Amino acid sequence: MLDPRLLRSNLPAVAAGLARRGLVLDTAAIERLEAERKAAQIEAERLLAERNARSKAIGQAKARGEDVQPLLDEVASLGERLEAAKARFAAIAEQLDALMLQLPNIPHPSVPEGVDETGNVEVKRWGTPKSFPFKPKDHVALGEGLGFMDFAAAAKLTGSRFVVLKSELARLHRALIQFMLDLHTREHGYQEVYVPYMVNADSLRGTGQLPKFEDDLFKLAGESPYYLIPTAEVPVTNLVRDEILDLETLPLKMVAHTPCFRSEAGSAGRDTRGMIRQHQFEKVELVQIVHPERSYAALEELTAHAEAVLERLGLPYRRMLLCTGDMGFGSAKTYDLEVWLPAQGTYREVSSCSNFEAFQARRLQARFRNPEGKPELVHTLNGSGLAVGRTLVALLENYQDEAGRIAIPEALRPYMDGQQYLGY
RNA sequence: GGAAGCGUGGCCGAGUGGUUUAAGGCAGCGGUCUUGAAAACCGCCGAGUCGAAAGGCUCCGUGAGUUCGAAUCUCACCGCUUCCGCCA
Repeated sequence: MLDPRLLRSNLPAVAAGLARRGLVLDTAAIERLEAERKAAQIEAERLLAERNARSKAIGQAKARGEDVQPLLDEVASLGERLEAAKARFAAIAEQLDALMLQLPNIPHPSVPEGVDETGNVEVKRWGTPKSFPFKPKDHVALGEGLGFMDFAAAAKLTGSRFVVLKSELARLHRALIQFMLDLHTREHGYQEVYVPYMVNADSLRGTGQLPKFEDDLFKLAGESPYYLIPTAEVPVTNLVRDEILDLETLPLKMVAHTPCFRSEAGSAGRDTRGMIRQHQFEKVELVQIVHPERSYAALEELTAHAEAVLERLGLPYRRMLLCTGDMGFGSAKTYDLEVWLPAQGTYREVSSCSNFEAFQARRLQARFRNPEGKPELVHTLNGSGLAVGRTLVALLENYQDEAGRIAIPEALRPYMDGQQYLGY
């Protein structure tokens, strides 16, 4: 959520910022609504104050043993007027709130303008895509060829966009998770957390998935109106919801491995083959809660932490600075990491690292106490470190040989009993 | 799932319809005293929000209700504790 005070005090600046996302703000309508809000609120609070004063007078008169009936008569019509004024204010406030919740974050000045992913800017490239003396197979051919990847079985169990992994491949998948967690906890200073995989609507509102993106979520049908998490960002970031943190506890750096569940509404027909786009996938997620002045430095750090995973695994990648038109709803600045997939001859996203500034913190009421003792909103960041399924895809495709055998990178061998290859 | 009890500021805790502007304590901050510290004493000490300001308003788990007036009464829900049942 944007700062409502900024919206009131400098609407043109907000409109200009959002215009960079291609969003046209109806400033006249907002100004009109704001004026109505102000009038209605002042009126409602004036009547409340009057009621409070009179009720108090009644109490005092009664204590003195006086006849309070004249006072009660005086106050008779107040209740109705008060109810009406409160209702008027509530209706306007609701409209304004709904409108505010629909507004995305304002992009940081360093974010390039653009309408879609073609406007993204490559800011870094690491590693050299291997040239294969044969035509590299895709991960589906490789995985199924080894007998370790079974989409038909998953379709039988559940439906499309799920996978069953077996044997050494299932183990490699698990090894990746352990490796990532160990790297981030031991070398990058993150605290590992284990969190619920189902969350309530308040949590999803806090991080910005609700109210706008309900279609992307799996909602449970039972008595509890819970949702399956689309990313660990939701439970982990919500740990600080409604908290006032001590300054010394910042930055808070947390890492969690969780499954992620996405309905992929609106993605019908995209990436239907293989493990690229699934309803369920594993992810190791990095979350940082930081002092506002530190958030852009933290974004660079966090992105580098995610990159370290790819570098240890020897997977070529590039870092993209997302343009205004391709950024997520709540983000002020986002880097995507894209890993090289030889079978597709292209780079594909395995991580997205974002600085939300105070956008989530405001919804979350996540604050810290500044040296003056006053609560101030924190900045929140998160990034995948990394998406496990897609990283597994990259490993298979980048480390294959002509026989369909997969070399296991050095960094993962300790987690595989020293095994050097998948398949023989 | 059944039964009982309980949700009050950072923490503990008083408060059963009206000067409650939520007592008191702990912790914290400032001061007096002290070579310094401790103790003692004095003062400060929740959050949100509206307003140009003066000054209001809201918040005692959440939401509805009763009342001129609700932390206090009613209803529903949520959470916690204990016991029973079930269970990895």
